[in-house]
Amino acid sequence: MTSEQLMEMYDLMLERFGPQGWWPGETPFEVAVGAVLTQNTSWANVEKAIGNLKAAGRLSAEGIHDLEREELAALIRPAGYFNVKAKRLKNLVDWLVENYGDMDGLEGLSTYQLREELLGVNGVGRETADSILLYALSREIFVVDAYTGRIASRHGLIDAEADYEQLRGLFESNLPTDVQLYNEYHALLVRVGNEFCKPRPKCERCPLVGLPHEIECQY
DNA sequence: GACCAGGCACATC
DNA sequence: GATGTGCATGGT
Repeated sequence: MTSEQLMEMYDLMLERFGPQGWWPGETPFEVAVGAVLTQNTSWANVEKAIGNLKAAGRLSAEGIHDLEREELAALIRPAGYFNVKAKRLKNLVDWLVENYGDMDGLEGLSTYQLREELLGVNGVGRETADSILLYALSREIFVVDAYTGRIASRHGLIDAEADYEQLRGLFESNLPTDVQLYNEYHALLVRVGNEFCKPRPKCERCPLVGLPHEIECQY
């Protein structure tokens, strides 16, 4: 049953909003950088930070590896939390450069091993690791975020207390294993969440008749 | 001014 | 294992 509900939800979102064209980034490395910078931060702010890195000619593994943490922090300032994110970004890039050279060097690793290694980097949690796996490396991992849990629980698909891995399991075990489906599904959840499924319930006037949000929302 | 945004680590119980 | 807190800019 859940499989049908998840696919119905997907079809409705796709019909209403169309393909979201994720991830907004030109290279796997840019996607990985964006994954760190967008932690608890709107994408508009991240774009400014990435623009700064590009303008400074630093949007590459070596480019960031060679930067001092303070210089990096100044460049990514618009993304917020710039001191912690400078550390986290350097942790990720240092791990990458010192062990694999560049994103290409990750090809040979299994998805499981890659996930474990990414989670071993201080500052890379589950969502960041999974975003890199799916959107930068095209691995079959469903990305979970705050919207995923909020939408899924408000629509009765899962308990409100479900943790990250339970949510990932809900989608991965009830959907066909398909990178492009995972890609579009998560992007659509973010789109719907951004516009309609806020932490505080303001759902009474949700204008989207026909979306899952309206079908099952329990607020 | 309040609230929110595509989290995460760390301290503490 | 669960809960609370700091981190910061920018849009609505």
